[in-house]
Amino acid sequence: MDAIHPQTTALIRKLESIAPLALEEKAALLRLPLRLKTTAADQDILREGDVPSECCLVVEGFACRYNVTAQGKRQILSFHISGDIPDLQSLHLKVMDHSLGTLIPSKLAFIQHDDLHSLMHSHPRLGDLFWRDTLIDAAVFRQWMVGIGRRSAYSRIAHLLCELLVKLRAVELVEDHVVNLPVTQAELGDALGLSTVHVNRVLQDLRGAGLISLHGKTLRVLDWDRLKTAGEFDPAYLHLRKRDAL
Amino acid sequence: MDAIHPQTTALIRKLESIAPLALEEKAALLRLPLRLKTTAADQDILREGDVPSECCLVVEGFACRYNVTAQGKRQILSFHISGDIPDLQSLHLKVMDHSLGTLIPSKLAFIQHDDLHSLMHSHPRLGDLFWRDTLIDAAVFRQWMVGIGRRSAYSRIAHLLCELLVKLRAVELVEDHVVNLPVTQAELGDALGLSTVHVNRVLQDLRGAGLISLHGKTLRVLDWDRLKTAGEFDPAYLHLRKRDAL
DNA sequence: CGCTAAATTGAGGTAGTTCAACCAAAGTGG
DNA sequence: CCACTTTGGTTGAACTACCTCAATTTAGCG
Repeated sequence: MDAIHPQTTALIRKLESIAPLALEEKAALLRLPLRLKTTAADQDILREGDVPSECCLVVEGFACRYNVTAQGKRQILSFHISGDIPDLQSLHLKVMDHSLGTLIPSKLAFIQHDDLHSLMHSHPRLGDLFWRDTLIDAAVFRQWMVGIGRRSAYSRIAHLLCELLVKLRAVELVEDHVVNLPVTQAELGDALGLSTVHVNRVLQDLRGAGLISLHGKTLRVLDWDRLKTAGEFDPAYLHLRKRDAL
Repeated sequence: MDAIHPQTTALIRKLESIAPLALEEKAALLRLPLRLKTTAADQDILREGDVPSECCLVVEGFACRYNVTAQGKRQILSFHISGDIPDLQSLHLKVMDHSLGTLIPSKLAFIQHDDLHSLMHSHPRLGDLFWRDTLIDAAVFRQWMVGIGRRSAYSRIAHLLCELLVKLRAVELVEDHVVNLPVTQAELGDALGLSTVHVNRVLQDLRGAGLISLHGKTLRVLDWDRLKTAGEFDPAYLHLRKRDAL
């Protein structure tokens, strides 16, 4: 296989967590021209109102999409890890209706819209797969809405931790039930519609109940079953290829 | 034009609110085989876990997608009006991760997945347009997340009313600033993550402030500018073709 | 007219917020 | 390698936006 851009393997790994890829499709992905970039933490990649002409692949690191209210309150809309293309929607929605930024130092790879369009033209199944990816994105939004709108803080946090664990596991960044969780409590709060203070207290509850342990950035899930129950977590909405037997 | 299924005009009108359609594309849409159905209010069309083989076009009426928590709390995820295909995502996500139901008596038209796939195959631009539609869907989810997570009840309700007005206007179901709003306060609450009682009180506030009047199902926007301000409403996220000069 | 669903009101409670302080860990520059 | 600074985590206390429950009124409809 003529791998010109090995960074694309992150993308391939992620897409394969969603659907199988043919050899020729992988080869075509690897031939995608990339513009590489290394960024610090807390850097904006795109801002609301921007009109991008390329998409951003997260090769390594942690990114999030977010919106800021007129009163300066931030809502994080999604987290993104290795293999994700958080702004894939910009292929068909010209103007960004939200911002995209890094949470930790990250490696990014930018792909021209034109190159993606011609890739999908020559490989329609990849086009469907990208569409499917944006649909899964939307499914996660829906699940977050349920959490923010109708679940207690305790349940919400448990749910998010479950989701992160499963997503990281799907791209093999997890060994056993231990994750590197590079997200501050303030960021968790912004994602869940909670204050930092309350996130802190609920995390203590989760620890007190023996569901997790949290030292520095290391999250260890001590009781996966009870954490799933607490968060009412059912991974079906992630539409992964192999239902993870966690 | 060989209009076999005039119900499709609702779909065409809606798609044209998003992007222009070629004559041949409209003709192809009109040739789509439809299975028509008339339903009462509060009927489930699809339930979580279902594996549909057709999509549901709302010809007339009002539908919503929703999820129910283990504790029996409902979160409404989206409202759908004439021309919408609320379960378009089922083309690529086999298992429903939420339910779909009517809010009032409605006319529905079901389209086989196969027919949609071959339509998109022969008219790739329509495929892109459907994709775009699901992306706008996701943009609305994002906006709702911001509201539920970070805005006050007052602001949230104002925002939702703005959104409904603009969406109805885009498919020409609104004259001036008066809408038929066939949604109960309980349903508004389920959409916004609020209790019925609180929705009621905030609606009174909005009336007291002279922003709206609400008699029965008739919503009249008395002060569009102040309602927009109250809801921090910017229609950009709806990605409509013509930015409505409301 | 009677029935039912929806809207409205009151009162009391609580899950979450805000503010402000303090502590701990992790860099960073000298 | 240590003092210094910064960032993130933790705690307490006061507050409030919103919830729950339960009753009452109003509106729609056969």
